[in-house]
Amino acid sequence: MKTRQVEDQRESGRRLVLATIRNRERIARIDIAEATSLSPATVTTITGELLINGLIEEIAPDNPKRDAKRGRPRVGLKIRGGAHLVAGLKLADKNATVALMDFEGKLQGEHAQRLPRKIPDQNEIVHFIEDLLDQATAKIGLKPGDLSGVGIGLAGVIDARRGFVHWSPTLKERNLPLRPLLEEKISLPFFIDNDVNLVAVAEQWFGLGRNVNNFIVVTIEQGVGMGIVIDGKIYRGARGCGAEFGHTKVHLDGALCRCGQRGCLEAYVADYALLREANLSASASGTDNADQQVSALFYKAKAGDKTAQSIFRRAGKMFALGLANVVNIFDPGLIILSGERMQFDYLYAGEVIENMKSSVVQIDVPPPEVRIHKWGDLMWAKGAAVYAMEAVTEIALEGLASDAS
Amino acid sequence: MKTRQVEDQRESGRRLVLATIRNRERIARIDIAEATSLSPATVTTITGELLINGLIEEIAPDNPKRDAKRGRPRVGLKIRGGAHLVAGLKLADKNATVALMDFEGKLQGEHAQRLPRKIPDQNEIVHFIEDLLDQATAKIGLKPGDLSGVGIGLAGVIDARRGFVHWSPTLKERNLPLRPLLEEKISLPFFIDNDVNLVAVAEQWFGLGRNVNNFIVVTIEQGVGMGIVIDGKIYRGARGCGAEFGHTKVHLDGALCRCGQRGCLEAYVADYALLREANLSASASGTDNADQQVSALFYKAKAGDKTAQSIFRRAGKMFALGLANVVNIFDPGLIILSGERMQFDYLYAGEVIENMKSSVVQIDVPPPEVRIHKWGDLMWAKGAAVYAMEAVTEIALEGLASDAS
DNA sequence: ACTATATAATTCACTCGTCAAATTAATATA
DNA sequence: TATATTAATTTGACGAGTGAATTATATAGT
Repeated sequence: MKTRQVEDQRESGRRLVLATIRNRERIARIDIAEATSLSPATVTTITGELLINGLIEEIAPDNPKRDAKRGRPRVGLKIRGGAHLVAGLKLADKNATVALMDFEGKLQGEHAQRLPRKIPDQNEIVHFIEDLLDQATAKIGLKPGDLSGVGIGLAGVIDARRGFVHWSPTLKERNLPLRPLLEEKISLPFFIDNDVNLVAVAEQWFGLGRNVNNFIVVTIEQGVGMGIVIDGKIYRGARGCGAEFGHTKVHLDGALCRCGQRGCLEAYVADYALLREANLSASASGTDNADQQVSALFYKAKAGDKTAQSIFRRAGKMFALGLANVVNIFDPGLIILSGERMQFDYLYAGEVIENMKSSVVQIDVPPPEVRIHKWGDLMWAKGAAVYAMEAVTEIALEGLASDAS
Repeated sequence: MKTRQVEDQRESGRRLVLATIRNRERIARIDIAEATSLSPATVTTITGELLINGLIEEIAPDNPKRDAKRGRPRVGLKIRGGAHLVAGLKLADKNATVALMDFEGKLQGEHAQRLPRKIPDQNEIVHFIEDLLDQATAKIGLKPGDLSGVGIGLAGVIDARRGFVHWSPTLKERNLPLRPLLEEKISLPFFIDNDVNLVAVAEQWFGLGRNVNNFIVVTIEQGVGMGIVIDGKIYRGARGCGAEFGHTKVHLDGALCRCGQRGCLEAYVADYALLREANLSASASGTDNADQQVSALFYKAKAGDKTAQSIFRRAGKMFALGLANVVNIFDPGLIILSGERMQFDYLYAGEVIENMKSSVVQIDVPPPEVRIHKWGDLMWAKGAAVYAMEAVTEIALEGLASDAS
C-alpha cells in the first residue's frame, strides 16, 4: 500500500482491458484502445502485463482472408482459459448441478446428483458439497484443489456479502453461515448467492442480458424469484438480501403463503399454489412428482378443463399485476422471464404480458421489453460458476499488482 | 481534450475535495486529506486551485479556545457562498414556490405565488416561470441574469435527462419539452425533475438522508410519489422517468384511479380518493378547499365517526401493503415519509408501520427504519435549488480545467 | 522482384498528478 | 526565549498515460 491514487489508476486500467477482452472474446490491441479510449501505448503495456501473468494469450491469425486489407495484421488477444478453473453449484430442491468452467467461460465439465429432501444439518451440507466437488472434478481428471473458487446458488434469502443463508427451502436450518463453514473445511474461496441473482449473471454473460446494463430477471419454479441488474451490477438491498418478488403482496389478506403471510404473489403462481387450488396436495401423492402434477394440470387446462383454466387464468392475472408493480417501481429496460416453468405458456402468454403492460403508467415511450428464456439447471450452475469467476478475476487482478516485476 | 485518464484524475480529485468541504461545512486541509485519503500535498494543490477560482474560501479561525492544543492552527475552508446563485421552483397544483440559494446552500430569498388552476399552454408556462424568477430575484435586489441555474420540480412523469414532461397534473399539455422551451426564451441552464426526486435530494443535503447512501422517500399529497436513492444517486429508470409508486397496484381490478387504471395505490390514499369515499367531490364544493375537506374528514375520524375511520383505515392498510412491496423489492435501509399529508397520522401511525413491517419477508435482521418528515413547499423548492446547484457545481468544475493557468 | 503504401504494435521522451520527506509557518508550553 | 507540536507548503522523485517516432508485417502496384 505505497500509494493510493496512482496504483488505482493502473489497476482500473487492467480491469477495463480484461473486461473488454472478455466481452469481445477475441480482440486486437488496437481495438481495445478504441473500445476503452486508452492509448495504444497503454494497451501495449497493460496487455503485456496480462500476458506475462498468463491471464490472456495471443491467438493465431485465424482469418485467412483478412478482409483484403493491407498493413500489419492485427493479432488477436483472448482470455487464457487455462488460467483458472472454477466450479458453480446450483442446489435446487431435488437435485444439485455442478458446472466446471475455465477462465474463458467455457464449460469444462458438468455433474448432477439427486439431493436428499432437505439437508438436515451443517455437517451434512458441507460433506455433500465436498462430495459434489470431488465427483465433478474427478470426471475431468482433476481434484478440487485445482479450482480457484466455487460459486453456489441457493434459493431463499441469502446475504451474499457474508455468504450467510438466512433461510433456504433446501436447508432445514435457518441462519447458517455457509461460507465460513465451507471455507473452514475446504480451503477454497466460496461465493454464495441467491440463485436468481446467478441466473441474472448468466444472462449478462451468455444470455439475453449481454451488453444490457439495466434489466431484471424473474424466475418461477418452486417459488418466484427476481434478480435486479442496475448499471451492470447485481443490486442487493441494504440488508444484503436481494429482491423478494415472490413475497410481494398482490392481494390484501389474500391466499396463504408458505412464508406464513397472506397475499404473496408466490401463493398464487408457484407450484404448490396451483396444486393447492386443484386440491392436489404435493405431499399426498408423492413428493417427487409435483412437476408432473403441475404438467398434468397444465395439459388439462389446454384440453379445455374449465377448473384448470381458471386456476391458470388467476395465476396469470396475479403475475401480471406483480410484474406491473415492479415495472412501475423500477422501470427496467428489459425483463427476462426465466426458469423451468416458462415452458408453460400461461404465465408468459401474450395475454399476461399485455395485461402487465396495460397496468403500467402510460406515457408515450414504449413499455419495457419482455423476453422469455427457458433453460435448465445447468445454466443456473453456469451462472454460479461465472459469479465465482468474477470474484476470482478480481483476486487475480489484485494479486497482479505486487507480481509485476 | 488533450489527454483523458490524466485529466480525469485531477478532475475527480477536485470533485472529491469540493464534495468533502460541502459535506463538512468547514474543514481544514489536513482533515480533507484524512477524509479523502489524498495526501496533504495534493490537498494543498487542489484547494489552491479552488481558492483561485473562487469556489471556496478560507475562514477566520472562529474557535477562540482552540481545544487547548498547540501547534500551527488549522485554517478552515468553506464553500464560498457568493460563487454562484441558483433558483429552485416547486410548481404544485395551486401554488408555486421559489427558493434562491447561494453556492453554500444557504437560502438567500424566497417567493410564493398562486397558480392558475391548470396552465393551458407552452407560452404561458414559460411566461409564468419568467415572471416568477423576475419577482423572486427582485426581492433581493438582483435579476434572473445573476443566476447560474434553475431547478424545477414538477409532479407527474418527467424525463429529467431531457427535461421533458411526459405528463403533469399542473400542465394541460402532455409531452412538453419544457427545458428546451425555457432555455430558448431565458438564457439560463434549467434542470427539471419529478418533484419527489427533488425532495429526495433535499433530504440528502439537509434532512434525514444526510450521509445515507440508500434510502427512499415517499410523499403523499395530491398524488403519491416516490424517490429512490441508490449509492447516493437518484435512481431513474430505463425510460428516464422515476419511480411511480402511486400507480403500483394494490388490488386487482380495484378502485378507479385518475390515471384511468384500476387498483392503483393512489386511488386509495390520495386526497381525491378519500373524498370520493366520503362522497365529497372536490369539484362540487369549490376546488380550493380540498385540503380543508380532507382535514375535516380527518378530524371527524378522530372524533369517532365510524365512516370516516373506515376510510382512513382502508387507506392505511393499502398504504402499508404498497410500502411493503417496495421494501420487498428494494430492501432500502431507510424510508422517509414526507409531505404535507404527513400531518395526518393515519398514514404513519404505528399501526400502519407495523402492518408494513409484518408484510415484509421475515429474516433475523431488523426491517428498514421508517422516519417521518413533514415539511412544506419551501423545502421542495430548496430541493429543486440543490438539484440545480449540483449541476452548476459540475459545470463549474469542468470549466475549471481550462481555466487553470 | 521490388518499391510504395497501409496498418498494427512498440518504443521513447515527455507531461501530469500524486506522494513522501523535508521545510516552513504558527501556535502553546516550559 | 527556547522548545515542542501541529498545519501547511515546497521539493524531488516516481508512476502512469500519451503523442510522436519507430519498427513490424502485411498488401498493392509496377
